[in-house]
Amino acid sequence: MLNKNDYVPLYEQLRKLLRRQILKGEYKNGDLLPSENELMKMYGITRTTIRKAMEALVREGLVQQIHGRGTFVRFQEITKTVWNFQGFSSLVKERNEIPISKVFQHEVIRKNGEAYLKLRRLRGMSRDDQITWMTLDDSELPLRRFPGLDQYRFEQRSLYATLEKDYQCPPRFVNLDIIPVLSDEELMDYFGLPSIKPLLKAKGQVYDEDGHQIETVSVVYSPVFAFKLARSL
Amino acid sequence: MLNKNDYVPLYEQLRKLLRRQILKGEYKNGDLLPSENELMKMYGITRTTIRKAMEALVREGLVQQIHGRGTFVRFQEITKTVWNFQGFSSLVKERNEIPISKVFQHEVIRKNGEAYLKLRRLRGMSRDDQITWMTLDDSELPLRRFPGLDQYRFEQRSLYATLEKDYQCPPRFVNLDIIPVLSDEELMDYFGLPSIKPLLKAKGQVYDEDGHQIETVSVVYSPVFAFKLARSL
DNA sequence: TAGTGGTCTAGACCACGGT
DNA sequence: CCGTGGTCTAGACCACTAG
Repeated sequence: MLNKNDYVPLYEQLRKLLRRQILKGEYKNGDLLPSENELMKMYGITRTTIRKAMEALVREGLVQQIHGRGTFVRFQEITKTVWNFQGFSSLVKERNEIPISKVFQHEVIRKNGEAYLKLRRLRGMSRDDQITWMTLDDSELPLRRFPGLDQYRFEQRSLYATLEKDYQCPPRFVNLDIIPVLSDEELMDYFGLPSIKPLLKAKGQVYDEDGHQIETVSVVYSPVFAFKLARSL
Repeated sequence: MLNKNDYVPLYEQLRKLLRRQILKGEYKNGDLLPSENELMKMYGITRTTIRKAMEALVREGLVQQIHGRGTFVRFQEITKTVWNFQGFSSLVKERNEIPISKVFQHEVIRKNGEAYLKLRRLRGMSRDDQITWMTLDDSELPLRRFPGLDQYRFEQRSLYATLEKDYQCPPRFVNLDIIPVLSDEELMDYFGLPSIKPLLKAKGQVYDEDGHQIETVSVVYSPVFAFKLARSL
């Protein structure tokens, strides 16, 4: 249940609890959540606290409140994008292709006294002995959060699968800036571009389900990728 | 001051009031706002109400609260998300700027036996007698769905507000491709670019809440816009 | 120590939706 | 009508910052 003496605020505990239940499917899409009055009794806390938790869930888009009716699960899905959370590897595998990575940089760097694993990888797929490179990405991951992560070899291994399986820390949120850039010589070479072309770059942070930052990324996409954005309000 | 009998909630009145004061320069960047206790006395309302207003200002990025020190103005310039469903006009108005449109094309075209209103508009905002152009957009709207829409003059009038108010048809979903493009002479001229730059273009369809297509759009964004993508799984 | 924001309680009244 | 969420009050205690 909720722990009133935890250093984590009650509204935050409740928010996480409800979110877990929704994501686990205990409350399904369209379901009615317990009313605020019921939650008061269930957890022995006041409505103000409950409403603070609800407010966050509404902002996350997990839940919808309707005046006079109640609070409903509303698992609205945004985006069928290039960005997916199983990571690049499974995206490629889904298409029955073989993912390939070339690691250009793999080192431990320091920033503000913190150690990070810095990766620079060219990523693509192999088909009929043809290799198509699709993205160039830079990642930084805090080693304090992922001790020993720098010992893995990411030529063969999926970064996100490692985070999920070996660290129980699956990526859950992103916060990205989408920026148009011009291809430089390096990129033209990698992506096989005949001339300077405008490309898309995504830059930002990746978070786990508790909202803690687990990665900063910067990805340049080859033109073979279509960037789709579907969104519902 | 604040009107307790207004149908607009007190926290909303306070939020707008503080925002106006900040944007008008009564509180400058870095200034300390009155403490929550002082605001209680100033406006005769409780802290809960004040904190609700503050929370919104923090989310807008206008203000920063520091535990034990106070609430500071933190006016970070430039943009938020590009695509919002209130449309361009209200996006600009929210920032207390005046939206401006220049209509290059306004005609009825036929496609597959259907009549569409075709608009090509340069859009921007005016501040201190300076006009900043921000997007160039092409729209096509089916006249069968919106009879008489071609009679409006969209220099003064917001397209989305018209669809919502006069046709009860607010936009609800989008399906967009995000494409990087190079600025041509026309765009460099409009956006005041000194040289060829990569720009973002969004292209796709807009739907109403029943899933019926109401618009096809193609928007090129000036570099003053940041394109943000936040996503949760 | 005094003042700030952060959390929480225990009420109240209201507007809205369905019966 | 009752139950829902929306707003608001009047307190309380705490953790943090600064003089």
